[in-house]
Amino acid sequence: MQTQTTPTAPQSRAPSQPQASGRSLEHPRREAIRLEDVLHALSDPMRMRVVRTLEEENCELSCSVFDLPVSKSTTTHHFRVLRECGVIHQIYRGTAKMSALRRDDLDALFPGLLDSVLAAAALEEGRLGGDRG
Amino acid sequence: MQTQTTPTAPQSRAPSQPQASGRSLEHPRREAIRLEDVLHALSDPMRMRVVRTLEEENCELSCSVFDLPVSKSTTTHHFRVLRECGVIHQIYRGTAKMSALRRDDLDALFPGLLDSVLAAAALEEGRLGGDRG
DNA sequence: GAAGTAGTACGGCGATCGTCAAACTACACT
DNA sequence: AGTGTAGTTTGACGATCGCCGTACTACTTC
Repeated sequence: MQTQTTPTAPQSRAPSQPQASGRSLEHPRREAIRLEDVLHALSDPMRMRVVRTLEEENCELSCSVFDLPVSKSTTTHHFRVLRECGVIHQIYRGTAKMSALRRDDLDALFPGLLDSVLAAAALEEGRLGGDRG
Repeated sequence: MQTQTTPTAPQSRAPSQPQASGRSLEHPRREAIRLEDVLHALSDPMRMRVVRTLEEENCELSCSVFDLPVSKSTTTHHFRVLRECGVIHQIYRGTAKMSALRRDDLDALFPGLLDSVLAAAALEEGRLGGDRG
């Protein structure tokens, strides 16, 4: 139940889109992504929720739009896990840190995996009542 | 923690093929299987190994044929995790405990998930085994 | 520069995880 | 009966996990 304010208005901030700057974020190379780490990352409800939202929106999202029912530091932790295991890509844009699914890498490495996991999550949500939070 | 102290021998044992008898094992019903638990179970290398072997052999296997590089009690633990999260079905046959993948249940609940996970594991093994300079 | 916003780092806490060894139970076969 | 095989249970251990609050840094805007 994230407050869908749709902060991504491409045309409004098109001329001066903040670029990656300052801090650098470590990402595993595609070849370094390990299946067991991905599965572990996805086995947490919070992180699954993040990944599903990322998939649905299909664009870069800042951490703050997720509004997870945990503290800021815990949110940071979950995003870090997702990034370090190769599930998401993160980049600083001004004061925001944008996250995006590493679909290409994941699909190349593990064909069909992400799709079936996301489909399974959606199916299960439907089965179990479809409402959480 | 049930204190099962009833070694009931209901009827005569079949002399040739040992059947399920004595101890009973708890399995989650199909509807009770949770995606996050399955992903968590699969995120452990030992358990993934078990599941992959079960898939390859495609038949009931006793725990002892796996020969995992861990102790007996740890092996028991891993099989228990796999059973309790609904990934495998186990049954006692004489002195052996046979395990089998719950393919039907998993495929019904999470279509394509197991296939893509197993394919991903195989792919990754190929990657890491062949390009490990 | 100061204030505000977005996210990080640093501990700390309790729970869970993977692991083990030792003692035990259940079954099969002499 | 006794011995052997197969797996369980218990209790422990260190590591990791998910979570928190506090203090901090980086960037934007005033």
